[in-house]
Amino acid sequence: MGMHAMAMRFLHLVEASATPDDLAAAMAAVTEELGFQYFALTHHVDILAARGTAIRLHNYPAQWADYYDANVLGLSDPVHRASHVTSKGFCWSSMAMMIPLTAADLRLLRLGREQGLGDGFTVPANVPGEARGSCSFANQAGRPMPELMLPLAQLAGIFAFEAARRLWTGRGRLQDPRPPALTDRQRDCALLVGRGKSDWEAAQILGISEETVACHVRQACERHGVNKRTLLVVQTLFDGTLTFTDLFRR
Amino acid sequence: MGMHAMAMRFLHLVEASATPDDLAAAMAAVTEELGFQYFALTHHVDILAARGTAIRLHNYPAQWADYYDANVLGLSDPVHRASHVTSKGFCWSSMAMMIPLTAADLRLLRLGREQGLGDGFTVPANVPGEARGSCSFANQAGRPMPELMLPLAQLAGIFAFEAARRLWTGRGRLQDPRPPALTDRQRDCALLVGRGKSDWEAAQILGISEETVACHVRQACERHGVNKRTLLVVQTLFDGTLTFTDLFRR
DNA sequence: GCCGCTATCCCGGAAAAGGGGGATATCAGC
DNA sequence: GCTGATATCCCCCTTTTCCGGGATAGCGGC
Repeated sequence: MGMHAMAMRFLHLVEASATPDDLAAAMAAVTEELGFQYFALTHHVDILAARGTAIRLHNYPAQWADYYDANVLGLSDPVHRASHVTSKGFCWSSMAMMIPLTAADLRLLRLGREQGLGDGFTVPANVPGEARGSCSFANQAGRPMPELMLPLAQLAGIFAFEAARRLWTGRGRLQDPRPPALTDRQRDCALLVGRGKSDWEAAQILGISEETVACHVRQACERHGVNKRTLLVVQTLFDGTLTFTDLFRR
Repeated sequence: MGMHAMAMRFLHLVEASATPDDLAAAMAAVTEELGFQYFALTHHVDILAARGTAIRLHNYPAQWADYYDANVLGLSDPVHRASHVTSKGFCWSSMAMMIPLTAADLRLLRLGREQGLGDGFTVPANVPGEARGSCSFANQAGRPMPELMLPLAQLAGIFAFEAARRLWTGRGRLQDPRPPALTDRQRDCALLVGRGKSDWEAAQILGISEETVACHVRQACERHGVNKRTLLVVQTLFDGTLTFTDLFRR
């Protein structure tokens, strides 16, 4: 089968998943087709503390997963750290060229190998403002890295993570309860609020009166069903009305 | 040629680029092979203000690029905002389902069409702590979207952005190295601030006095060099100290 | 033992935000 | 011509934040 056909089939497989279990089954199949044994689709958080709110699917050996969770490795795992310095998938063997590996990192990697984990390929999945995440594929120690499949693994990782985001948060769903749109002026004001300006300062910048700014901010808050400017900023950042790039310009 | 061969050729093409001009030439070739006419590989910043420190390569019509830069659209462009809410490439036609489009957004899209830009496909490229970026491919209005090439376009976009990062990294990175760490209690307070609680409410929740909360909030603000609780929330969200998942979790 | 960091609590004044109440003008759509 | 949405401006009052001061106590490192 050609690569395009495989890519589309992976996409449809993971997009058809209606539950995390579905997705896990789909990923197990995809992983096998890619020439890997293990997959891990996860947010980089303390998975025990996050309790179901964070993405977490894998078919790693249970023993390894337990050790991993018990030591909150989701936060310090060098594979995850490396995935924070690139937007492209990478082989674990090249991690050392991406981030400095500490003694603890090397111990962890050695321990993983002892428990049967060999080389792997990790696709970063970073969405601004959300927990960082990734999709990894790995093999038992000794099995060769399926080099020819890496472009497909990159695609599969992205598709899988988006499918997981859809299942976990409902975001990315392509038919929606649409978030309340703000008027241009309300967005202007929300932007300045997000930059920490007072109503008076925003008024100077926009060349209007303080009361008008306060009015726009209040109405923007109403649309988002909140009563604090801080929450307005959080909501607008979350729904994409504002971005960090907007807030930090200049 | 098979899809895998094309993907690898794209990868080698962009990785072989030694200068931005090389990369632009490589991208022009890739774009054509993908069935598109235009590409834009860019950080989402005020490109005139960023002056060479930000990635910016494209072959859009000059007239459009000038208008775009003059109006600092790199920051408010709905295509860019949409690329901040996903990690997967998307067609511009599905943007309305991803983010709320304001009147200004619709005006901008109409203007683009008038200047010959039709539908496009944008690959987000987000690396935590760096400016958000993306790689877009677009066609003249009227030309069909090359659906079969979209998986390849996704890969090409990622490869290209990483190649650009490699080229630009030598000329100054866009990140500050060390986000100020908060103490546990400061983080607790920042979290409650991000949930819109007043100091008094946070005090009730944490079982301490209002003044103590105010003190933690103030010190957390100091560490981030800000003087408003709204900015504290923005900063902690940006640097990953807090995530939306934290804020919305109950 | 001292120092720095953390966490806790307290005060007071100035500034800002939050939540009411109004008003007028424009513009698009029916 | 009316209606609704938008944008603008004004007043008042309460609550909250912001920014100076303070103080005490535990804990870990040098």
